[in-house]
Amino acid sequence: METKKQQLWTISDLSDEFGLSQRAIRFYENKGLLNPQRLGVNRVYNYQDKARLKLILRGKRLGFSLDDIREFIALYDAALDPEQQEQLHYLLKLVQSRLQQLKKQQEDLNATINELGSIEQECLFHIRQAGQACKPAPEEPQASPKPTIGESE
Amino acid sequence: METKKQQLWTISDLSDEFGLSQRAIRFYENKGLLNPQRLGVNRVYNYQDKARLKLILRGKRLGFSLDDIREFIALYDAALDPEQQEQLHYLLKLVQSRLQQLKKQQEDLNATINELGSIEQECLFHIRQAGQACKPAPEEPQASPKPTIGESE
DNA sequence: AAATTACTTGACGTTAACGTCAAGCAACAT
DNA sequence: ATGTTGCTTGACGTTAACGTCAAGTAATTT
Repeated sequence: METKKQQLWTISDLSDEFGLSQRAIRFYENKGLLNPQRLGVNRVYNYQDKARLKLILRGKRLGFSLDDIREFIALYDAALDPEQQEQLHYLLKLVQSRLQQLKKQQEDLNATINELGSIEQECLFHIRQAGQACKPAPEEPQASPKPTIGESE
Repeated sequence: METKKQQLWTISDLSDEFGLSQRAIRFYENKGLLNPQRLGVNRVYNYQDKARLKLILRGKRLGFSLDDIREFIALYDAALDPEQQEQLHYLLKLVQSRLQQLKKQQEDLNATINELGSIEQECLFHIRQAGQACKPAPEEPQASPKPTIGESE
């Protein structure tokens, strides 16, 4: 278990690897989401910094604001910090509140995936039908999907 | 099956019901996401308009931009429109592309939920431990969750 | 008649999340 | 010595998604 991961990266390394601008990375920093070491004046990122950046990008893909993401990071940090465990109940409340929000998001996401999946199936069905228009007798009578989309409660 | 749903709503009805400003609703309209009837100069919303508004809000909860949401709505409409079925392959590409994005989002979401769930369990564990500090011998030796959070690839 | 209420259309302000220069320093190559 | 490259810190510009007046109309209420 001696995986110390001492490797270091420059800002353009991360910029290249994650496909975002250096400006964005610096912006995250003075928003309080990152805090890399300095070598002289230059920023130097270690493994944890990189993990944080991944967290940030994941948060963005989920549609969270940078402020939200900062709270997430704070939660992760607080859970590892024995000092913070005084406000354990407060931390628990925050975590559970976020969890509830995420589960709502999961519902929304599943609904959307199902609906788009239906549309996809409908497309595939009609495309098959059109391609088969020359042959008179279709062998496998494929059931037409019912167009009942977007009317759910 | 005579559920025609002829009911109509005013802008403040929807504003109240969904908890957003009238300004926002009008904004969605001139962004092309809504198109209610007019009674004189006043907007009148029917059941489909309401369903669309729900779609919009769900899209926002998922972190999509209004432009994204407009594309979603267009997909839903195109799937019901026999005219549009000329560009069936194009529609299919769009749908599948969105589906792929949504499934990535699902992964991200599941990962986040799992991690926050771990933090929640850790909180609960330490809270139980603190509350039990008076009793010397704990009956059920609850295994401590390992603090391995936020280091995943 | 006058006031209140509910709606309308602009027009301008605001915040988040960056993009886009501009100017400067440090190291290295020519 | 003089580019060139890679980094830095400002400062200002931009877009999305509204908020916030302002001014006007149309239908009720007093």
